[in-house]
Amino acid sequence: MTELTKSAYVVLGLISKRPQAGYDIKQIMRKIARYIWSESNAQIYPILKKLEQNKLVTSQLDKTSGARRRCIYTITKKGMEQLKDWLNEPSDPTPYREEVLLKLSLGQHLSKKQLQKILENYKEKLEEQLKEEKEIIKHIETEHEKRPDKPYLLLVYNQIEKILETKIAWCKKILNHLP
Amino acid sequence: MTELTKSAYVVLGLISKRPQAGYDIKQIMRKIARYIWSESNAQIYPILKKLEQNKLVTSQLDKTSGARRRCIYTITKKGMEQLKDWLNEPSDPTPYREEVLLKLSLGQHLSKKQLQKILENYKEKLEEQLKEEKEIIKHIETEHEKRPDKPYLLLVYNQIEKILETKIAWCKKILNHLP
DNA sequence: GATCGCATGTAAGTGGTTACATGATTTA
DNA sequence: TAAATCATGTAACCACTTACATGCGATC
Repeated sequence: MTELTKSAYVVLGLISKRPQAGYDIKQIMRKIARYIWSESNAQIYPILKKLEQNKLVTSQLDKTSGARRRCIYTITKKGMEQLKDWLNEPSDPTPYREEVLLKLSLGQHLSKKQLQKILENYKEKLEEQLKEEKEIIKHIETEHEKRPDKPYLLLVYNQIEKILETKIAWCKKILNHLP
Repeated sequence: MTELTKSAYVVLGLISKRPQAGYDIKQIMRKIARYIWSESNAQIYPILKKLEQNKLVTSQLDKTSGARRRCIYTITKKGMEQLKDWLNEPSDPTPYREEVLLKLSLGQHLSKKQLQKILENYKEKLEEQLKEEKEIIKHIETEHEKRPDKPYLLLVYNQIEKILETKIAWCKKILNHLP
């Protein structure tokens, strides 16, 4: 069995939901999965070729009337099996490399005003993310009717929402009593 | 001004707290900062050389009686200024690439039992991390008396603790009603 | 006929890891 | 004296990004 990178499994996973072109995958990452996962074209297209070489997906050129050149990938039985094997492997929690915490740990070099500014900025960005996140949840709830991944996506975005709320609450609390 | 990577700023930040050898930096990352930040030797030693070339740190060989060869780095005035400039730059929240969420988003391919197993395993690892985290907090509270970074480290680890607790609570909740 | 969005792709570079090499000092 | 730990370092490789190239169809 060929070793695949996490990024390749993510691409394979998206194709497993429905046949897709590279461009569709890029769009999903840009629009919906932005804060969870993202890959550049320079990753996606070579990954698709590799998946096909390993017979985990097949490709057909889209021939629907007057369409642009589009290469649609479909998962194979072998691909589905390898995907499931990966899903069943235990996964470690991702290391948490939050830049603002690195800076805060050097807070002794900054004035209280400077720290406040850094944290206010961080908080605003989190609030912005939370807003977008809620839009995505609303989108899933209304547009994914009958799609089999709907309940799972809602669980995923629920964790993300809770974490954003936790971070925002932390910001508010410490902004009120900085050392 | 030379462009530095985030990793280089982290090394510079550690040296700013007190003069250190490469080995000390590695130890800190291994013992205390494991879940926040980590760098390999193949990164740390070249970074130290680069910082010295750019006159952001100076180095002296440790000559204390019978000691091993140890190269101690001390931050310069220029280094301190550049570090502070970096601290004051706004930082974006880190993209959140949690592998378990990728897998859960493909939950339609798994049985309820399989999903349970994945989530139980994830929860156990989080609980283990939380335990270690609390040890570190206790360590900071007792061993960092009078150190100027103490209050800031406590704020940092407080966020990490809250986030771990949020994730664990999320696990418990969804384990009770998986689709 | 210009320009926007769809669609696929690659060259060059960066940031990072794994795994190993080296050698000294301390401890069992 | 063997093993563990301290301490520094590098070669080879991998994953990923930035920035660009290309060309077609739809829209203005």
